[in-house]
Amino acid sequence: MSESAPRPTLEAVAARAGVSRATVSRVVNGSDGVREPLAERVRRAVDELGYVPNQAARSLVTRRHDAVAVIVAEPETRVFADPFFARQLRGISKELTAHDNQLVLLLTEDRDDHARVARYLAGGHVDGALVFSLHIDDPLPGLIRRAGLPTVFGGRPHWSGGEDGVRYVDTDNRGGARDAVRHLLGLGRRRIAHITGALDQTSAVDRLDGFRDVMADPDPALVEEGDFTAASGERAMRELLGRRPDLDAVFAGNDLMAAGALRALREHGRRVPDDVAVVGFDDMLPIAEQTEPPLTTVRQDIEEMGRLMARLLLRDLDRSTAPDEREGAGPTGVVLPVTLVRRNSA
Amino acid sequence: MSESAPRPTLEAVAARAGVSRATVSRVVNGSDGVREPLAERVRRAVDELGYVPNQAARSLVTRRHDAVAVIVAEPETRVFADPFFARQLRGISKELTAHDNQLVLLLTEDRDDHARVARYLAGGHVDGALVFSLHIDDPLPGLIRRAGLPTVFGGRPHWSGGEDGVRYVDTDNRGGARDAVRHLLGLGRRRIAHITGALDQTSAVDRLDGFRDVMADPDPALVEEGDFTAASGERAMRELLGRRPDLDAVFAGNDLMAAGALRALREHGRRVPDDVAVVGFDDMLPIAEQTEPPLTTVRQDIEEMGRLMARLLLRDLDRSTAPDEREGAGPTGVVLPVTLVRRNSA
DNA sequence: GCACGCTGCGAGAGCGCTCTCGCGGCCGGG
DNA sequence: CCCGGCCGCGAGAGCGCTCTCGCAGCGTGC
Repeated sequence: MSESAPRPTLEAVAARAGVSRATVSRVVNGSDGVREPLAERVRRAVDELGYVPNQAARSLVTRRHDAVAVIVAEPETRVFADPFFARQLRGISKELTAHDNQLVLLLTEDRDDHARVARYLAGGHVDGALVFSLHIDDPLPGLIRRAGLPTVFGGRPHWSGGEDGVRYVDTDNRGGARDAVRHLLGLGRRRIAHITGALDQTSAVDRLDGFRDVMADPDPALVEEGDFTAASGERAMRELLGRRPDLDAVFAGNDLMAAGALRALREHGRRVPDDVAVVGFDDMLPIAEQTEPPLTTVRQDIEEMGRLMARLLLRDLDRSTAPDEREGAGPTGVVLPVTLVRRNSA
Repeated sequence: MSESAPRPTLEAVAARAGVSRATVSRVVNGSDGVREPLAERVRRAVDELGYVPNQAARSLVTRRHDAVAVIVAEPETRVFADPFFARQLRGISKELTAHDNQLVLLLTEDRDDHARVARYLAGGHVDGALVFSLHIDDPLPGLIRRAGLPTVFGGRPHWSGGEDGVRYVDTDNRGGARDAVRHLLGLGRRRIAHITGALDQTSAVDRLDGFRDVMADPDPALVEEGDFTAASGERAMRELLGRRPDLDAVFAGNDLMAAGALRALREHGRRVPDDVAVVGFDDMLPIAEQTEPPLTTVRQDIEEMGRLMARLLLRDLDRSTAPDEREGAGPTGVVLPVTLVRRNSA
């Protein structure tokens, strides 16, 4: 291992190019005010020496870090059981690197971690935060807001009603649910059941609302709460079949629960989609394709969601540097469209 | 949004406690040489002011960042299609935060990204790197080694044969494959086929080797190459059934391919496990549980793998700070055990 | 031809921290 | 009782960068 040569400093580059530190800095940071022959000499010196700016030194004076934290509240085993997390991260990563920002990942597990995260954010290591926190009683959002960092949430937070301009990106859960149910109606189904997700998450609530929008006053016996897991879907389906053996369709709050429902239906000798049509939500691959039959489901562009979150945040960060165009501008919540994907289950 | 009060500096704390900066620094960093009454006064001042050290300033002088990069070579859609990635990250994250290190995530997509990553690592933002790069022609590992940063690889790299002491953590792919095949033999199966993963990845090669260890000179017609996707598993299974309709078992290189194989078997009217027993690899949830029938498979503790990678790296980082116990010590490659999980497919 | 402005560059301070060095006070030994 | 050693603390330099300021040097207008 080559004894790491001491990295060249601005000073060194300046000496080599025969100019002052200030001039090198100007060239490196692309600000104008350096005439061409000189600028070229500096550029040559830079890559002859393999100069790379020391970010720590730079941050020290600019108070910028070109880094944002991605905070995932992890009791959400949901986040970890499915591939969404990775896709979302990829979208975020793409957008961030396109703007030369780094991604610092913070996974929180329990209360201790919250203190740690709060400390970290207060420590001023990052310029902003992207936060995934789905449960209603999560203290994290509060902590983060207190840190005063620009923040964008993934998924509509519970208190988003207020006029306090909290930024978030969400998928059109309600609209997607409506599409799903309308599709079932279009197939001639009339006794349509719904298996909800965990109702302490806005996505589950919104999907239920969408279901109600279309079904207008549905039989309560046709709605059963699950928690987004396959096991809960199976259980809920059995429940529903017990209460309303005549049901002819079911809209599950996500694909995992739809897969569970499929098993319960099979167990009860119902054919899908002939006897009972099934629609899921998420288009979670490879699950949605691997079920028997493959799931008709509502697809959301999860990567785009990540990208958008990052974009929103970066815009805020820019603004806080730029003149004094503070606050106000721009949407506080963005809702992404969904599309119904038809396979064989409905 | 409260106009962020200028964060208190060491200086401020020193003033409040009526001591010098140096003393505060000593207390904050837990070095001894400060007597009790004074130390206590400093501690009080610290949390009265809510002082948090400025990491940039600290890094500037210590040349430490308490941050490590996690680099994921992403043409690996495999990494993104399955939940491993998240689990691994979680393991890494746990270990890192336990040692007060941050996790900087770098996802690379194409050649451009490589340059970016190389620049980033050279820029000295992180103290070390954890690298996931599975394909044989990936230029990333070379770039990273050139940056001279302590590095640990996830999965055995291709060139690990050399004595150059490259550190890695891998699962016991070969041993796991042997277990799987022996299990099938134990069930009385004799015409056992194998669907391999993409053979430019060491995990696939090692699993194939394990298969061969037990089968000693298997009929080449009983081995078919896949690429770790469900579609490839399905295709390979059809191929195998065409060549050897009498086969009575199949060991798939991962669960996704096993799921594909299951579909092909069903399509050909074979009952599982009665006619053909199937074993997968990974215990990838929820897939492995959701197939029909649920998969018997080889489980690896993926989170532990992440944790171990981080631990290995941190050890190296410590050493490079500590006296001059350089190089040499400690294992270069660690292989984690696997366990066979019996469900209904074999 | 002189004053004035503007533009290109250098000098220097300072960001918040760590760490070496040196000094004063206290103790023990002669 | 005096001196040497050690321990606890403060002074100050310096990490590598950015950015303000001021000073030349040039061009322009009267």
